[in-house]
Amino acid sequence: MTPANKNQTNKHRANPSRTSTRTPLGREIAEELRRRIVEGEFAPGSRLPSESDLCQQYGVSRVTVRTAAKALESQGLVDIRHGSGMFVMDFGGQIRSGVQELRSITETIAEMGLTPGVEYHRIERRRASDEERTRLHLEPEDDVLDLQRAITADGEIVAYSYDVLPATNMTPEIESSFGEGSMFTTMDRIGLVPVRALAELHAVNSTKVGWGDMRPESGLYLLLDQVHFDRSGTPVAYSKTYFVEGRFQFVILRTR
Amino acid sequence: MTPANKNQTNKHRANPSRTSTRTPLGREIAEELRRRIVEGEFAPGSRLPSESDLCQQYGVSRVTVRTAAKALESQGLVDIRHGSGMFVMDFGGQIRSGVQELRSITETIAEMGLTPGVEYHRIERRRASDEERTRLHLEPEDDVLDLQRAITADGEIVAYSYDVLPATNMTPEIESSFGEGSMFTTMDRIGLVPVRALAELHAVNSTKVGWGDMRPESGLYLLLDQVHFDRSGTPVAYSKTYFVEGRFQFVILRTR
DNA sequence: AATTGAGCAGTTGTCCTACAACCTGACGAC
DNA sequence: GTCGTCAGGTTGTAGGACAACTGCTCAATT
Repeated sequence: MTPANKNQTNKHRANPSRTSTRTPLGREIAEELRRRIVEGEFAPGSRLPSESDLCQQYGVSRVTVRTAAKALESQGLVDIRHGSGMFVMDFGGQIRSGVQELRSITETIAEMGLTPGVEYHRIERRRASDEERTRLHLEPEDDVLDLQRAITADGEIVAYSYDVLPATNMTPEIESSFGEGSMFTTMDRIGLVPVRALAELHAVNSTKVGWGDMRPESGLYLLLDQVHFDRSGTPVAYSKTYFVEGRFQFVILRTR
Repeated sequence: MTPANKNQTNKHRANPSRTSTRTPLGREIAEELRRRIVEGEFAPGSRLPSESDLCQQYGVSRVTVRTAAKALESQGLVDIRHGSGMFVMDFGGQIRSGVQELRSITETIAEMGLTPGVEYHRIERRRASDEERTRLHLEPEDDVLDLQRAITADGEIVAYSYDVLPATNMTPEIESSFGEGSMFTTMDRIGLVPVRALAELHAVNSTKVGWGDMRPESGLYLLLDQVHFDRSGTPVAYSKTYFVEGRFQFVILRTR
């Protein structure tokens, strides 16, 4: 975004094509700033430009810059100090995102500097089970799409994921398109956009998880059992993801 | 806080006693609003008063109310919808806080409606190990305080916690006061105030964790391995907390 | 020389007012 | 009943002002 955008109303913004709600400016700036930080433009511990500087850089008001700054602060990415400035968090390491943020696993792997990959084991339409009906708010006759994927980092399997999506309004064409690319990308296309997830964590010791010959000996997994919700609060996915213990750095940034 | 506070400068606020930095108004309002929500004044899914209403209730500007609202939103407690209002999140269940928020475990247990308790197993001053020196940024000759606690909910042990605090400036009197009350309360008193924690999660299967006869058969634990930092980024505690699998609802709220 | 304190410039926190963008419900035209 | 229009309320953004805080300089003091 260039300073030329200054004083433009939203009516004249770059991308007016979206039918649903447009992205708020504050969020846009936050994502842009996050990108700059993650890419290393500002060293850990160093000070970012002042709020008024950022206003000029992006051609927005201080209200908007502050909205973005506060968002980054609650993500634990920066520390805002009254009277002295905004500083890039410095945790010694280079952890940039934890599981408290709703990002796809492949995205997280990529930010860690590894090459993510997905191997589909099953894509199948079937009736919903009782538990799935409850969790996804479905009727007895509703169908679901049953996905089983192995998620890899640098070729090594780091997690087995069992995902269930409501398939009531899903065409066979769409179903098959899940085999290609990120699951979230395909979900995006058909209007299933998760913005929140309520997850439960468990330690699991089982030999029944996963498939193939890369299955770990130990059978020890960290289970992320979660339901994804869209903006209106409708559940759009129910996933059980088993992370192979020791192969995935499962980080949480806890803030006050 | 009454509407009478309106237009007062901070110089005249209710509690001017604090020597260090005072709590920002936005945070105060956020905590107050959170309290009202958790206590059930607003039902899940229902709308909160509008921003201008809240301005009048608390006698602050809309900027401040918005700061608070945004904070609650990033905590996943409310959903702010452009043009229609702020709504209490409704996840079907009554989950109010996840581990992405830095709260003491006992506090979390209390918010779940259970009675928390702590049984100390060991309080000991000793030399820091290599790992502890690294994690806590200590010198070779520095001492640490070694705490071992069992955390209970309604009398049942839900976690074993191994905590290590830098003890360089700790008097014997302070050391002994750890046996009483919450660990964080005592830390507060001596100026060790954690505001952030970087945690790693692991699944653990071991018979060497814990003590006493309430130790679980399975030996299956969820390990929260974390370092706490204060406002200035100094590490103030290093904890390994082993949650007995199945006895503690380990929830994460993931947001975008 | 070391310490203290006042002052100053820069930065974030809060306030005020105004308007844009958006959502909901009411109401009438069809 | 369906659709478009409109009005009113709500959140998002703008701009300007001042309060509160931090870090620094530098003179006064010890």
